[in-house]
Amino acid sequence: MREGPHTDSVGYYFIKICKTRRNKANEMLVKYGIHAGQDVLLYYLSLEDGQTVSQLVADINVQHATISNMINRMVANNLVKKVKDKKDARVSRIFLTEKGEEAVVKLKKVWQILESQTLDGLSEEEVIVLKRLLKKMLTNFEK
Amino acid sequence: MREGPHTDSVGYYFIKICKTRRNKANEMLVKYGIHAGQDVLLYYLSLEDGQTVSQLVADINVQHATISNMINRMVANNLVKKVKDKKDARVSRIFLTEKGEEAVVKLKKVWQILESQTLDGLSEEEVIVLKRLLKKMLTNFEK
DNA sequence: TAAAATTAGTTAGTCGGCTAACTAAAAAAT
DNA sequence: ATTTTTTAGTTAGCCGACTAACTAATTTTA
Repeated sequence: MREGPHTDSVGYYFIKICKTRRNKANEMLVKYGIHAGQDVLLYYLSLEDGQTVSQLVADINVQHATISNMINRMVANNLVKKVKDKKDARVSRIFLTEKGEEAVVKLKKVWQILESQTLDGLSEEEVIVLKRLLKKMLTNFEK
Repeated sequence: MREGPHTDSVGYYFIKICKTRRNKANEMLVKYGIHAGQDVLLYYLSLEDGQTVSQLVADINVQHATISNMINRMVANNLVKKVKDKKDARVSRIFLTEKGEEAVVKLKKVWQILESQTLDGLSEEEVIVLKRLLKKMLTNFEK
């Protein structure tokens, strides 16, 4: 990596850490037939099964189109199934399959591994400070 | 956004902040005919013009294929030009066009805006601490 | 010097993410 | 009750990023 004026910006660190984290996550998740990004969807289904596409969009904060395509791929990979709602013909409800439920167990472990790897060598106080600052940054962006 | 056990993990904050930041960057950059991701390439060319694809790969830390395709799109958009190296026929060298140079000026401003927006409300000490922790996290991942 | 190994880039195919334009169904308004 | 508006999802097309398989050129090495 070339050094430069920007390599000490917070934005730079964030992009770098996120990309590295994502690649590491992907590496571990692919073994279980999941791709990075799908893990979050599976996780939210594990909190409440049978959510609609719109609910998942609200959970995950991506576009309808993204979720729609992702679900189709996950249906093809037998991670979830899609069932038409009987009361409202516009609505589809997404359910975890058995394979999907197994994947949830795996991905939680992957998340734990990543989290502890990320925070390795940081004291409890530092983690608290870090989270406070991250929360602050997030609210900065959202307003 | 649904609350859940993971919504206080550092990984969660990172993903969220990165995505939001990227979307904001994109929003601003698109006006100048650049897409998020291309900014970094342009920036590195501004540090040293005429770099090879491999050098850019090392700078930016993505795959050859990613850069190769990105460059083709940027050539089509007249942001850079690609010139065969005369000494080594395998090598292509990438140069900023005039439009590319103008884009560099713009993207630096965008980066500044994002950085100050990100760090709004954080004290100088907090920024120092934050950077230290981020640096630590990055080295954690790289080992 | 000729064969083998390395290096530089490209192409094909996949996935997550986005916007924009669209269909279909339900709800609201007239 | 019919028209209008809103809501739910999908499709097409774009971009960044990845892997894997490939071509072509340069080095190494035998």
